[in-house]
Amino acid sequence: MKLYNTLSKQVEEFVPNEKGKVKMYTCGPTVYHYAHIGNLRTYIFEDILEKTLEYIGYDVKRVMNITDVGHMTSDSDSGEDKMLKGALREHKTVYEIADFYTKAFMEDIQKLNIKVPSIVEKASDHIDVYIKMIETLLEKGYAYEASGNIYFDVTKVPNYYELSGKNPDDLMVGVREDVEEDKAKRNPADFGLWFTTSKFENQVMRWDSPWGVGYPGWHIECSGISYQYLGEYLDIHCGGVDNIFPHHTNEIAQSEGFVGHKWCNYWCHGEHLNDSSGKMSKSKGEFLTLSLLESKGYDPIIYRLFCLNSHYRSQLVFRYEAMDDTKKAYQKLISKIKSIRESADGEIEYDRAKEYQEQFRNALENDLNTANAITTLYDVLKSDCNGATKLYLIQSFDTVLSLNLLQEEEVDTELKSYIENMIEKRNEAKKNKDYALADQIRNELLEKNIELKDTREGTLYVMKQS
RNA sequence: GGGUCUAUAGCCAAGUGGUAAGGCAUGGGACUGCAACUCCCUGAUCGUUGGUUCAAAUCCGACUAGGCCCUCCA
Repeated sequence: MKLYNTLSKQVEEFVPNEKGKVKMYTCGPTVYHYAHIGNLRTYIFEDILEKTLEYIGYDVKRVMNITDVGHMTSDSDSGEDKMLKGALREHKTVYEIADFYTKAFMEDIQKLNIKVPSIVEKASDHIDVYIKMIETLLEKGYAYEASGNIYFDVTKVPNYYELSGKNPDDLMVGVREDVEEDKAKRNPADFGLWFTTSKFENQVMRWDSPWGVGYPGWHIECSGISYQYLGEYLDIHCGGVDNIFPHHTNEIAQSEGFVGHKWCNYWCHGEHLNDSSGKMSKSKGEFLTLSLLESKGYDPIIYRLFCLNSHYRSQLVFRYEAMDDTKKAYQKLISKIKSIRESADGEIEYDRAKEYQEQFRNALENDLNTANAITTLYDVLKSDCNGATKLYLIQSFDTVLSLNLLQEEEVDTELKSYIENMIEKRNEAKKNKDYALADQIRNELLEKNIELKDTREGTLYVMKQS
């Protein structure tokens, strides 16, 4: 398995710490608002990564956090908490906001056939872990207290800028003028580990700590949850590219300071989804949600296919025309598969199948080349393998692609017998050359989104997507 | 200002030195009572420009255009 590692900026051969097992951490959502489809692109990428690792035989333990506290609108010591902001906006409590958007997020990822990680944990449930880590960081001299808050001193970590590839002298200063830095900080880049209520009186979620009542910084939560469930050695850490700096940079600083050795070997980042005007982002205001796509007639799976058609490390521009193309391509694909299924025959030819499985696997093992994996799927459909072999391969590929390629339509028996009855009537009419009646029946069914297909094996029907 | 990435047919897109995958669309054909579905056929020398090489879309340089990061963001 080859993976691009942000740490080395190269495609590397993946070697886990423990043979056959992968410990994987993926940054979860901050549940202050709906996820937009760009956010979801990253989760699709992570899902493909996890399923690919499983496909090639690894035992994957994956953890994801839900950020429900401590995520500031600024990474500095000032700024508002995102959860609080969401709560104020909607006149709800932060707990209600967190619950509501956590559920919404879970619904979104289920619609996209993204496997829910085996461990999903809320940031607010692990305060004791953060406190323990911060205490250790203070003892070891990585952290210090200033004006009531606890900060991490970035100068204590020689390779602090390794992941981001930045040079501290070149960082642009004063980009955001509304941010007031805490003058008590030793270095401008130092980040907060624990904030006390001295500055944020209105913070609802707060806990007692050795440094006073307050709440944790954003970065410590991922370090804490990862440590709690995956231990001192992590194989893969994922997230969106925007997390490289400062979030993941800070995680490395904290975690390695805490455990005292190298922590995570592979850092994998998904590129952004852009729209024609540039990056899609919540702070810009208007953004696309999965529900919006659904309301416009695009099944979430079509969005998944759209993402899989390009590489996760390429920026992708969202356009409705592209979605239309994908929708058509998907319908054709499903239609082809259905006709194969109707006429599936023979025994599975395992040695023929093997050649395609290898091609599929090679594509994915090459830094998740999903576009080529999908090409393999088309190659299978076009091949001269028998139906049983094709279905076997499609089923196998779909354990990774998760495009509902073989999903049976749920048609209740009453509707089914009605349709079959109509088909029979139409065939009768056709036999009698009463084409007017035949067309009338066809149109009647079409109005109910039932499309007829005349094939050599007889007349089939498909429930059309709205 | 610093960093970084990208530039392939009408559109999306793969390609990691040996004469350009795949999908959508287009056009033609087979099938059909007509149609849909399905099947077959159909197109690009790879932003511009130098260089390295027997050989480059693939490596190096310059230029042009654009994205992203440096500030909360997937």
